[in-house]
Amino acid sequence: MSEAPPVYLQLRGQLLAWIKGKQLSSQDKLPAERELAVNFNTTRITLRQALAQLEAEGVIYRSNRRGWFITPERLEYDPSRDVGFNVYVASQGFTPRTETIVKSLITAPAWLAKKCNLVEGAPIYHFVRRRYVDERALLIEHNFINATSCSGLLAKDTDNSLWKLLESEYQLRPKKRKIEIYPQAIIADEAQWLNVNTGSAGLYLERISYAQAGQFLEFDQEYWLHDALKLVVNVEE
Amino acid sequence: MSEAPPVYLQLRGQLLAWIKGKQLSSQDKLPAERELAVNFNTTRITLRQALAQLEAEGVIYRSNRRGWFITPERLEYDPSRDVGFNVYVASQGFTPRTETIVKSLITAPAWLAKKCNLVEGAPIYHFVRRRYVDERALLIEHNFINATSCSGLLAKDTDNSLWKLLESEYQLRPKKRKIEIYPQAIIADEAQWLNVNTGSAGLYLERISYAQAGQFLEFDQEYWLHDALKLVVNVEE
DNA sequence: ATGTAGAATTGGTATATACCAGATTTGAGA
DNA sequence: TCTCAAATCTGGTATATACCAATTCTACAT
Repeated sequence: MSEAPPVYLQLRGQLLAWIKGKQLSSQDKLPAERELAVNFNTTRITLRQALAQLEAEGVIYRSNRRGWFITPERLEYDPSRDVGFNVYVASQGFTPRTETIVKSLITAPAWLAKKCNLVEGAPIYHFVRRRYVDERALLIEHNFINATSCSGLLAKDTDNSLWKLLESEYQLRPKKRKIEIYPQAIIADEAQWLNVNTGSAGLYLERISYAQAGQFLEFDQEYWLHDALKLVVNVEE
Repeated sequence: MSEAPPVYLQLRGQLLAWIKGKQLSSQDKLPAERELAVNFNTTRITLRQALAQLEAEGVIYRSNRRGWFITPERLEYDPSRDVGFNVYVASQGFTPRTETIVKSLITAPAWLAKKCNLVEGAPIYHFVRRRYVDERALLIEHNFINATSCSGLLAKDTDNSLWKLLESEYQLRPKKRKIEIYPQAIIADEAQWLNVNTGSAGLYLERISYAQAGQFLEFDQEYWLHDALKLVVNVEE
């Protein structure tokens, strides 16, 4: 004999069945919480526990104060390959979009200098970009680019691939890279920019790139929604 | 002028400061929720929101019905390299341990056959193992191994590296691998085995390995706690 | 057709209370 | 000293209620 699962988990199952039965698809909106609570004959609090469960599982997501929606398919992404965001999003049948939120010339702060083997105060281009897939904001990206190698970059159009820009305009290509990836809650500015609650689950990805001659090229930070991507890597010995 | 953040976020800050002030370190236990609520002059409900926030950020973790603890440093892990769990855990100064939970010979179910290019019903060794670092259970691992290549494997000691075993006893080495990684909530058996609540944030990692001659060697699934590891990959062109 | 102010809706936060079930501790008995 | 059962502690679940603030909708005026 098995224990009866708690109410909110039973409710989770009912909601899941209901979603499947209704054939709700990508980005569809669920009814209001109060309405759902009545329909499923439960409290709004218990309902929210069930919704949070499905959110954790990546079935639904919420957009701050706008409601609950069906999560689209994950985007596949190979962090070791040099293909621009727009290219691989399009190749999977989705529509990409990028907004540049911040664009400035800064001097390298201590933490960055240490991380990238720079002298503190070195000139750095700092970009913050928000990237969408099918009009859902999936990630915030910070780019810190060695400004000594590519002066005048600020004037260019940065809503497309920076890599392509660096290569065509400055003959710069990453040769060696160190990539770190781990789950991390999305907080502060990134949470606001992505329209999610502080503390939402996310995936953090950072990448330090060095150019042909070994000099520091770029430091890249990406804050992804937890349900947005699937990393795929092929390894051959 | 900036808005005052909600109470539970203020409380999050206080708790964080308190933790740092007390110099609590890895695996230390926090006081009981009711006690903390009194000390910080708040409700248990609000307190739990603040704790959940710190949990999402990876500062603290909970062990089912036992309480809240300080999260240890993340383990670094290169999924593309062929080093056994015990080796890289030890090399980072931690103490590894592995328990074998399930050990059986099965026939390949449809989903596995499809994923790995097998005929349905092919003989497969199935292992489920729980792996600890410093006595905290960090992941559940499923191994599905092509039994035609390594008969008699069940009788061996599987609490150490399977790779080493396959190489030394059967001359089998992975040549080509496909790895997928994405955040995924930990539910069902895996949640129980890891002593966490259903729906806890986690990282899912799977790996299909093919041997020298191109034949299917192993399918591996790993369910990690979200705060337990940091993937590090070096890429050189 | 467009813009805007106000109303209504809806998700987010906060407090109070109670009981359940697993984990830990305690203490009696062997 | 050891074992095991009972008591206690503690986190997990469930319900009720209220108000706030952002978003969305509506209706009116331009």
